[in-house]
Amino acid sequence: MVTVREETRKGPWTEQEDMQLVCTVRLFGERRWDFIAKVSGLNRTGKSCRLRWVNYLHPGLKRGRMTPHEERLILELHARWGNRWSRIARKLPGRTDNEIKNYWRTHMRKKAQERKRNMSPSSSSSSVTYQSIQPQTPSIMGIGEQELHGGSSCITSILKGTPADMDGYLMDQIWMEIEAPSGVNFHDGKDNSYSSPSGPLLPSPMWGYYSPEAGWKMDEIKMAPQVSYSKGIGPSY
DNA sequence: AATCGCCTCAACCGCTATACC
DNA sequence: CGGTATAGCGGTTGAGGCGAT
Repeated sequence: MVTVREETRKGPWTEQEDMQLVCTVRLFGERRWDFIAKVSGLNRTGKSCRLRWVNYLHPGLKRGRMTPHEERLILELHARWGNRWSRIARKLPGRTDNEIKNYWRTHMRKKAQERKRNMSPSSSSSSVTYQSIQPQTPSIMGIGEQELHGGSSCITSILKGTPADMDGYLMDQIWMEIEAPSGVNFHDGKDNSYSSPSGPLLPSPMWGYYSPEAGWKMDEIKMAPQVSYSKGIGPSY
């Protein structure tokens, strides 16, 4: 017997995959990622699905450049906590640990290069430097933990965010489509980090792709992956 | 116009922590 | 209480974009 075993997909996600994942997460919630991976029909590992969701598909994610406010916050929190990215991310609503980690990496590389170039201490020209906040971080270091937890004006101002901060992003469109009529709160609310702008359920357009008849049944969690997604379409986005 | 090098960011990997049985 | 499954975290890598030469 020759079982054609499909290999688990790796690499960049396609738009279709995103939609599949979003739908499945909407249905089953943000847990049991292995299960979600299976049920969604995605040829991905649960881990991969989770990562994609957390870093990219989660509603409420901010996209675009870090604001100066966020930059400062990251610097200060990093000075305080070190590489506890997820912890830092919790203080920056809409930002992921991955994003912050990446930001820090490039930021620090830049700083290191700068420092190499001009070893003289008098030449700290940039507006925000690591050193500048480390010794006496008055702005946030003085803030109580609770304030950091969401009460701080710093945080709230970030939360308010300027719309300009966010790029018109593909996911916005997806979420627009997904925007559900009912206000069912899908989010379990245990995490205060994200206040989802959309508390969506399944979008009608999505059901075009995902009607149970089309591919799979809810009650028997057996996937028929032959939903008519064309395989190998590689939407460039 | 072509090439090179740098930067950014999405995604993977391995390990640890936590939950569940 | 121990074993197993699952989730989460931090480090690392690689592809693509973009500006400089």
